[in-house]
Amino acid sequence: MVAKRPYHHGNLKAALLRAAVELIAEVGPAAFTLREVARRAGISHNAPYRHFREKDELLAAVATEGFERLADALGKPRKATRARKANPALRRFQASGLAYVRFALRSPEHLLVMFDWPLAPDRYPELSAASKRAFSVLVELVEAAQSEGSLPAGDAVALACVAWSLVHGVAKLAIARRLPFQSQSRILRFAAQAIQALYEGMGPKQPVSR
Amino acid sequence: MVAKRPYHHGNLKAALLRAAVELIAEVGPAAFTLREVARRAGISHNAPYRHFREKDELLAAVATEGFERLADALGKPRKATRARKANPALRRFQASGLAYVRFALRSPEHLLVMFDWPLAPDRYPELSAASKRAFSVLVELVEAAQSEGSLPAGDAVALACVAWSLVHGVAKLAIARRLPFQSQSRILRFAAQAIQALYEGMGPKQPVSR
DNA sequence: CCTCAGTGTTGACAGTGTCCACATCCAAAG
DNA sequence: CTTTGGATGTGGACACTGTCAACACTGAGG
Repeated sequence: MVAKRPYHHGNLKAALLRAAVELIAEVGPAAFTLREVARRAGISHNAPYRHFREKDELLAAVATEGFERLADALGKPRKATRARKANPALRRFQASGLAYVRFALRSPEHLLVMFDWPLAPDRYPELSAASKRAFSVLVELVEAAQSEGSLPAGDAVALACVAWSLVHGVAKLAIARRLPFQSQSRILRFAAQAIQALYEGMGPKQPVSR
Repeated sequence: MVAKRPYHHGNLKAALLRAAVELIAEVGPAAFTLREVARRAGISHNAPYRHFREKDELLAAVATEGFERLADALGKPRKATRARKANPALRRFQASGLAYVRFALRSPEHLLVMFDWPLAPDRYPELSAASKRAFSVLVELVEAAQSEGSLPAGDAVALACVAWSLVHGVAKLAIARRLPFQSQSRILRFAAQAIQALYEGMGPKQPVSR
C-alpha cells in the first residue's frame, strides 16, 4: 500500500530517477530540466533538493544506474551458450561487445548521460566507482580470453580499450543516427561484423604485400 | 586597419564564431551561453541575433566549421609520404584514421558540438552538407584501398563505417579522458595500435582453433 | 542632403537552478 | 499520551538565460 500521496511521497527519490530517465529519453540531457521532472512527479519545484544536492547529482544518479546495468549486461551471457566447444572465453568477450551496443540501443538516455554529460568525477564518487566496476568487467573478459589463448598475451587493459573504443564508437554513432542503418537488427548485425573484423582483421584474406 | 569598434563591429560574425569556440573549450557545450559570447565579443546580448537566428545556429556554425576542418584533415596526407612502395592507398586510409584522432585532440570543442549536441539537421542544411562531405572523403579513401586490393571488395560504405566507429570511439573516449593514457602522444600511439589491430586482426597470430 | 537597409542597443518576459524561510509529518523521548 | 525534533515538501525570491519588440546609429546609393 503506497497510500495516495498525502504530503510525504514515500519514495520520491526513486520516482524522480524514473521521471528523469523518461524526460531525458524525450528531450535529451541538454534540454533536461529539474523543474519539469518535479512537475511530472507531481511535487513542487524544490522537493528534489531534499534528495539530490543539485541538478547534476540527479544526472549522476542516472549515469550510475547506467553503469551498473551496463556491467550486468556485459558480465552475464545473453543465453546460456550451450556447451560451446572452442574458445568459450573469446565467445563471451565478443558477446559482451554486442551487449554493449544492445544496451546503447535499449537505453540511449543512459549512455548519453554516462558519456556526454560533464560530471566532475570527484563530486560523485559512486558514479566513478560504478564506471570503474563496469570497465573491470571488460578487462576480466579480456584476461579470460588471453589465458584461453584466443587473445594475444600482453597488456590486457590496452586490449580492452581497443575493443571498448570500437563498440563505443558503434554505439554512439548508432544512437546519434549517424550510421546508414535504420532498424536495430541491422545495427546489431553491423556491430557483429565490426567485432568480427576487429578479431580477424579487415584486410584481404590474401594480403597483397607480404 | 580594423578601427576601434565604432558602432558597427565590422566582422562580428567571425568574431562570434571565434569567441564561441573559445568558450566551448573552456566550459563545454552544455554550459555554453550566448550572452557570455556576446560579453566576450564586447557587444550587447542581442547583437548575435543579427547574425544567427538562435543559439543553436551559432553552435551549428561551429559544427559546420568542424566538419570542414575534419574533411581537410582526412583528405590531405600529413606529410608527403615519400615515395611509398606498397599500398599507398591503404597507407593514406590508415593515416586518415590517425588524423581523425589528432583532430579530436586538437579541437575537442568542435567534436563535442559536432556529435554531442542535438541539432535538427533539416534546420541547418549547411551543417548536414558539411558532414556528408566529410563522410564521403572517408568512403573515397576506402574505395581507393579497395581498388588497390588492400581492402576486400564489397560495400565500401559499411567498411568505412567500421573504421569510422573505431576511430570515433577512440576520439570520444580520449577527449572524455576515459582512456588510461595521459599525454597526447600516448593516445596517438594507442590509436595507431588500434588501427593496426583492426587491419590485421587482434586475434593471436597462430589461431588456436582453425 | 536624404533615405533606408543593415547592424547594434535597451528593455521586457517567461523559464531555469538554487537559496531561504516556513509547513507538515512521523517517530522516539519523556 | 504528549512533546518535540529531524526529515521531507512548499512557496517565494534572486540572478541568469534565450528570445522578442522597439528603438538608435551608420554608411552607401539615390
